Amino acid sequence: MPDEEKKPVHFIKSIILEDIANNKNDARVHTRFPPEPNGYLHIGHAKSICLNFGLAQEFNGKCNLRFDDTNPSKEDQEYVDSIIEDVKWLGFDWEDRLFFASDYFQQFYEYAIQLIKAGLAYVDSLNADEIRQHRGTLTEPGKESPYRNRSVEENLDLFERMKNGEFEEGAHLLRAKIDMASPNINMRDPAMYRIVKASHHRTGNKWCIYPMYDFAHGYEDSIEGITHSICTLEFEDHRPLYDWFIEKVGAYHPQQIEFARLNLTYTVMSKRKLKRLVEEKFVCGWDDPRMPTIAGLRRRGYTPESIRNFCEMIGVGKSESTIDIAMLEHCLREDLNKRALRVMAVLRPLKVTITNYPEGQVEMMEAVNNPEDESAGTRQIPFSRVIYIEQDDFMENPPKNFFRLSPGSEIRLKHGYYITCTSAVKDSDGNVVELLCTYDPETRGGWSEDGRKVKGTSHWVSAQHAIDAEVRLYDHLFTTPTPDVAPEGKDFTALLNPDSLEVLTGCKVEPVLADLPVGAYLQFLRQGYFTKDRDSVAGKLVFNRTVSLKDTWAKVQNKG
RNA sequence: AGCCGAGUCGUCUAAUGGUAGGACAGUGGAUUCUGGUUCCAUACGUGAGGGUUCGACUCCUUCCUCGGCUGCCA
Repeated sequence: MPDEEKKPVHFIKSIILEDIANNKNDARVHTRFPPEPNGYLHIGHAKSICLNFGLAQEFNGKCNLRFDDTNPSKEDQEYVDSIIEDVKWLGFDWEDRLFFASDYFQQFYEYAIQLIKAGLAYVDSLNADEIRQHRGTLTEPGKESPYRNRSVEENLDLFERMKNGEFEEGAHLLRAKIDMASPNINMRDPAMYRIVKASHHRTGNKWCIYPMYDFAHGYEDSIEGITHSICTLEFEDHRPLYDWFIEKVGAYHPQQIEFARLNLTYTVMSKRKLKRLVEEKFVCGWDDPRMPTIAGLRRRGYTPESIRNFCEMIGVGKSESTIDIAMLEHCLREDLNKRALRVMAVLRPLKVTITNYPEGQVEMMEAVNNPEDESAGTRQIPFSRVIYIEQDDFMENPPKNFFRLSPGSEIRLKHGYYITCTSAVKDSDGNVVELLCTYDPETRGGWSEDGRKVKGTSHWVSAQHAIDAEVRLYDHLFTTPTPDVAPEGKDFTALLNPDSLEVLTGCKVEPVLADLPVGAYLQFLRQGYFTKDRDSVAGKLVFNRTVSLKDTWAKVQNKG
């Protein structure tokens, strides 16, 4: 495919290319996406998903979906279900390779026995506090546990009894016997198994001991025949351990490769923080359209293609970076521009009466569904004597570069007629509540034979045909591009944008919107991309603003 | 402080000893029945010093800055 050639060669791809050239692993490429089911997936995970599944696709390999479910106290089936839905929605397929680390618990147990027998693991009976004190610090070596040299027999016996549930949580711990003086703290006799008496979402109460990430993860990869185990930078310090556990049991050895996780401006990406936003009701749930979760982006109206393109565009590297969210929004608009149905919706209605238009007359006007896609066809829109236009589209005393309606000026109603404002009707407070206009019958369809130019074009909705709707305008969740750096003594929630959601009611939309499905990709002409929210009911439609259109007029005004 | 890692336009990312390029954001303009799209133009960068070389983003060296690591989380 010529498309393929344009894809950038990042450092992970170079490694794979070289491995293939050397016929390493028989030139196989097998990756995996290994989420822990303890939260919803976010756009950062999307980067990893696109990387892992994308690499497999590109090199004719495979990619597994594997749940790293080694900690029953934090994990839940709800998360498993949401993760499966999200990866699928993003457009990736793991075929029959849906795996769970918990399926390998027996194998892990046997590896642990093997390490004990080889004198490479021991049961420690220090408590958590004592272990911390023995660990040393970043600059000082640790001290060996007094239990470090228990006999193999004693270790075997104790470990067996740990497994059988004879001890309370925290009473004992199986540790690897490596080096308490290692400059890499991860190598100072790391924990392999801890006692946890919680019910696991898949294995129930079968196990009382659960393996730690460092001990289990390499084996998970090894068992599945993974060739390239791709993870984020913070595991770099753990790679010696990853290698150690695999080598000491003589198992097949995948290669761990670390890359920089995604950070985005104006949002947070840590699961812990996202969870807090949900649990403390700063947002309406994991799929709140302001959340950077896949579920939130989906509900917001993002397309999977736009997210995939974004992940391709940002590249893969090893340096910590924060991507401007404008780049994500660019990918979004680029995709939506090609596919969104153009419709007219008046968010802040201003009544317009066309005084010379016959009372009671209704004309059907033809509207293009998508100027970027001829195959999208056209539809009919009702036009009548009383319509609504946007309040912003009228100014009584306009500045010189205002192209829209003002007393005496003429504009085009998109797909309608040219109209000229003759007067503005005001209420007792002086607010403009209605416009009186005349139309030119010779401009039907929004075009004049005489070549006369009008600068402005407004969208509109026929008053008697309009449907009421609620429109939710979303903005960045945080007021600062870097909400991860909270001001002194303050929590990141202090940085939340109080205007991240503005709810507009009494909006007037085209009749066609009643029949469209939830999730439809729309452009409200001249305003932005929107999608129908699942909160819509027959009498009240609800739309989410996915992203606004670029607005050079707003820019001009702001410079004002 | 110890270990590991990373420093290229405002933000991402290419160039691996031979013209520092692309994207987003910015600016100016053209086109347009969306102040959208599209098109054209334009400004902006190799953390610092020293060394090797005809030639250094690239190699060597000293320094500086930033990030990660002291869970029985992943």
